[in-house]
Amino acid sequence: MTTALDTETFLIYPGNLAPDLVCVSWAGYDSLNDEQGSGLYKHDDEYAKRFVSLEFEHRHTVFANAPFDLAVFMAKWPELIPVIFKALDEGRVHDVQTREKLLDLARGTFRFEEDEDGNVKAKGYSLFDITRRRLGKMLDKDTYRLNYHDRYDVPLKDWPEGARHYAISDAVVTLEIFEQQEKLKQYLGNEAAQVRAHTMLHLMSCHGFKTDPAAVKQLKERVVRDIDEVKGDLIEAGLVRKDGSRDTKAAVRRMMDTSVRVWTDAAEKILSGTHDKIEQMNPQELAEYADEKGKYISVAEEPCIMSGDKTLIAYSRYSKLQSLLTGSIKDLETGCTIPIQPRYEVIQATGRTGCSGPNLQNLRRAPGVRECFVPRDGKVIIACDYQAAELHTWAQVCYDLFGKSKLGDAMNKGIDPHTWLGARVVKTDYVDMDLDNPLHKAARNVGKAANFGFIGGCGVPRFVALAHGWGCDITEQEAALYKDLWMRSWDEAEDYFKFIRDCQIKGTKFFAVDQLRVQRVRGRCTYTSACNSLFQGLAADGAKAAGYEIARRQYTQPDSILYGTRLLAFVHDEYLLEAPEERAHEIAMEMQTVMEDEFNRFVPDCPTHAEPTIMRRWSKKAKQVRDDEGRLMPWEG
DNA sequence: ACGCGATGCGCC
DNA sequence: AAAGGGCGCATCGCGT
Repeated sequence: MTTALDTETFLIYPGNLAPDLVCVSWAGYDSLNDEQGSGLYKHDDEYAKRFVSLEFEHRHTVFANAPFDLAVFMAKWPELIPVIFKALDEGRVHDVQTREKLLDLARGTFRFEEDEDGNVKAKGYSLFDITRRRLGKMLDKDTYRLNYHDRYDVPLKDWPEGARHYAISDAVVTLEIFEQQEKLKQYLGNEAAQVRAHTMLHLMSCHGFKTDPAAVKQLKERVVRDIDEVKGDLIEAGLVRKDGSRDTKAAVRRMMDTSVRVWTDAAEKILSGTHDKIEQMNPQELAEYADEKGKYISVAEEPCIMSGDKTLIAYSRYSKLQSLLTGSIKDLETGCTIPIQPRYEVIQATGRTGCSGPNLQNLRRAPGVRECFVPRDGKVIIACDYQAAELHTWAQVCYDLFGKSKLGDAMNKGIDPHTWLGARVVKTDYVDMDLDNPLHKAARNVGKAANFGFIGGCGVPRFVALAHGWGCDITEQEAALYKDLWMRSWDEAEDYFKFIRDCQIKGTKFFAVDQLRVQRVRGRCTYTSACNSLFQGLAADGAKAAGYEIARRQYTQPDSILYGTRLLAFVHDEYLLEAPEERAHEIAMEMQTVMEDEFNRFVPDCPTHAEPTIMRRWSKKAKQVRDDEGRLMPWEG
């Protein structure tokens, strides 16, 4: 028997994602009064804390978006933090939204649904959405929800019936949804780990990440100056309008005057059948075709540069700078007054997390962007990332499924698999590889591209494009040779792709894969998605477990050096942690140990390393710095 | 005025 | 037989 809980609070606002509690409602069972049904405790009820505490102490609780309510409880009653983490540790905190995502993942209907006419539509996972889909009823969205703070001081007996009912009804439907989901609980084995990770991520959002006004100002001035440099000419040439927006059709027309013809990705797909025909068109036919299908001519950065046309080159530069200005810089500016509080999605299709508002997981690499992010006064940032996490998880999957992995064997011997493959490319012994030799360096890059591309089921033509993006210019013939070399080098690959092929759902073109070492299924996905999910998901599982253990020590273990420190960001294979400068070395050491130990529980036959770096502002360029005694020091740039 | 799909591009 | 994936976000252009 479980209890569904829901909180009503003051409104969240920038800077506070865990606002003051107004009341907590329950449905199912109240262990304080040994009562079935549903009810409400107000924040100033002398029994409210006791009730919440008892629930976490002994029972299974159900929430819609558990991390929000847990953070509200933690803010209201810090003394309950240990018991809340205890419930998380023991897998007794449930979340109907995460459950719904796991079930949809298994069914292959994640984030999409079909309406009566068979049209595919985007699907959400709010309590409102799930209630509509599962219970066929529309939750009242905002009659009362946004007004509970007005009743903070009003005794419960004076609340209108509607206000009481609404608060309770969320808990009631949450419980109802939970019970429905229980019928498919064989697909929910991963729930507890995801709820733990989600809580860690949300606590990170609550803390927030500061930006530095001086650095933001400097970046903005530089970008504005660069934009002004090219804008005038582009307006004159008609590629940019007076309001600053781009005229992409004009850009396409200009591209047609050059010799460059790069089709957009969409065109490649749509036209794959008629591609030969397009290649053979004479200029007249081509111009007519492109005029009709103007959007199919790519004016992305690379074609613009290839065209050699000064105006198009300026156009691509303008596009990039403009998106930096209206996108990233806007976010960076708000972070100067109130720390940036992004929202993390705990699970996406592959098992990875997502991040938005802003997305700290895809910040522009342009110099000066990451550098805007700074720790609070007296603190430093410790960034700790895994070395080749996904190669290790791919190898572990092969050890588990086939009892062998040459790639894993190589890494276990301390061999760098990129260099090793590069050595075979240039027919040199591994030990003779000299990365100061440009030829050897280029060969290692090819090896790296091969290792990252082919594990996911990449084909030859796609690999050429992929490798190009990673700085390797190769022909299709070369790519075919490298793929063959890669397949022969790590000969478990043949078993791996055969295994995936065997995961095909009979009578369909879709695949279904069971994640290893956790109970999670990804159903009805494409072949390449299936190739990727196994190792990408495993890496995400390992990193999430590590993050939770860091958070657990930060919030509940006074004996740990991590206690009281805070996480700042998570970028798939990297955590950023904010720590007092005096103890940064010791904290970094424990952070590294926790990250390695937790991740390596998921890759026991191919353990990896995590590398901590201390810095005064976030930077991709930061390097490990040690003093004479080998203690980590901040990188000073 | 706003919604939405397509496109491009950033990150891992 | 062959098949990198998956995110979020800005922008454009079209449709209601």
